[in-house]
Amino acid sequence: MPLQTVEPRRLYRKIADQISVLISAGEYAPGARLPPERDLAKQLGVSRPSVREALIALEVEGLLDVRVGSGIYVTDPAKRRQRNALQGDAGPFEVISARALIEGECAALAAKAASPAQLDAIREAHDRVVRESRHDHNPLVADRLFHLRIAEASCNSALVLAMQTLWDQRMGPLYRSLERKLEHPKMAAETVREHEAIVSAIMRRDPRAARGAMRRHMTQTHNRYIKEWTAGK
Amino acid sequence: MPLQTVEPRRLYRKIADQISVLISAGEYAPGARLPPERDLAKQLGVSRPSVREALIALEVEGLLDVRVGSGIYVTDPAKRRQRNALQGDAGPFEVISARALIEGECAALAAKAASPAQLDAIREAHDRVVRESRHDHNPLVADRLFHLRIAEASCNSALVLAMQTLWDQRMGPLYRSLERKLEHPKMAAETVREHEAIVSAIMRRDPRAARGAMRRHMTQTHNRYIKEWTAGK
DNA sequence: ATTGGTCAAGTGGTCCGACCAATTGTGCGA
DNA sequence: TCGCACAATTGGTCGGACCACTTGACCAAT
Repeated sequence: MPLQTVEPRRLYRKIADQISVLISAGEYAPGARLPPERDLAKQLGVSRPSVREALIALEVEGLLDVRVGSGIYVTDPAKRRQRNALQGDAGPFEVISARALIEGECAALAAKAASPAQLDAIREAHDRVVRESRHDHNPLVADRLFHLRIAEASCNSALVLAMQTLWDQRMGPLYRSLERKLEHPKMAAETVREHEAIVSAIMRRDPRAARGAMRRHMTQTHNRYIKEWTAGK
Repeated sequence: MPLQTVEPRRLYRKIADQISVLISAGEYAPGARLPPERDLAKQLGVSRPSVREALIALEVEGLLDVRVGSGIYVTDPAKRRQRNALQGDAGPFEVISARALIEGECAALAAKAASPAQLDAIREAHDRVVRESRHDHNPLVADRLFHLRIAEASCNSALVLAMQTLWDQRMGPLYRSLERKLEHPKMAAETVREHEAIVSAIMRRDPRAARGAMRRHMTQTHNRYIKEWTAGK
């Protein structure tokens, strides 16, 4: 029964999605002003109330900023993140220190309890980091995946959640400027070496060594941050 | 210049907040149907389009569920949480285990670095738990505050964030049924005793004892859960 | 030339009334 | 008793109207 008619989503949702696509496609840059409601209605072939409903939905979602008498503007992504969920004021060094604790334990638990499939997933994620760092590719996504796989292998989804929460803090103010600097090939090579120590310890089922390797990795990351931090000042 | 006129919020926002209050006040229980849009408009003295805008805002926020031709229903809190951000499937026992790790470290750091003001805050939060558990008052809020104050005293806002994230998991499916049972006076007395051990260790600046006391508290909580879990089955 | 105020165009805010479409309950008929 | 059709209810969409606020241009006084 693949013929099921498309669920008739409500009009305001379709319009909202359409506008949302235009924004993410770069048609309207952050801070830019959208056409007036009346023009949008005409362009999209719908009534103004429907456009208004869509705009309100996007406003609630934090994508748009409506200013009376002036116009409708695309919310700056930086501002948007502040609205979205828990954004503690945790600085990079606090996050690193907390990650050392949590991810260290994740690594130890992974060494103790990871299933063969999870070990494969860790190995695969590690390989991807190696591959991408060789090609000068931004390894941030792969790096996150590597740490996530280890957390998952701990078999405690609460730890996974905590780790993800901390990782998302990277979007904070100071963080981004630091991250940019750490894409140098030399830094990447160090990271890979430390990752290998972690993988090795987990593979040979040595919880203490895994915890130690992860904590060492965090300490070294901390040092790299310090280095860039002082250099940047 | 305290004369700044109140920023005139838009009508749909006011209406949405008003409806939101009615819901959280229990006027409309989860799953209940709201009055028709037309009636709401008349009751609130506004037009139907404005009511619709408010309803769409609340729908986007996940508070309402609109069914064409049928009516507007209050979203079940269980469903709502699924939509809202990170809601891992972390069960109570996983959360407890993760909290033992994180809050244990928080307690140790608090013993090491808490300021006098923070120590006072911990003491005060503890007193409140004692007071409310004596009066058969639901001590959940006070209990959270107690643990939060200790986390704050760790001087690491990343740990505070992680702890809050885990604590919010309590709203999960299994959790609630367990929580209800644990309000018995006897349970409360045990909790207070364990809390006192934690406070005592932090006050005498003994990190190892503080970590141990916190972990023991978590272990005991774990045992209480187990007891209710097996009894309930 | 600069400053200040006025005013008009543009834009979102709100409202009304109407009609359409989906749902749901009811009552009639087989 | 069962099943179907009808009608009331309810949300969905529309067009138009008027109001309030913002903005920028224009003009007058300095």
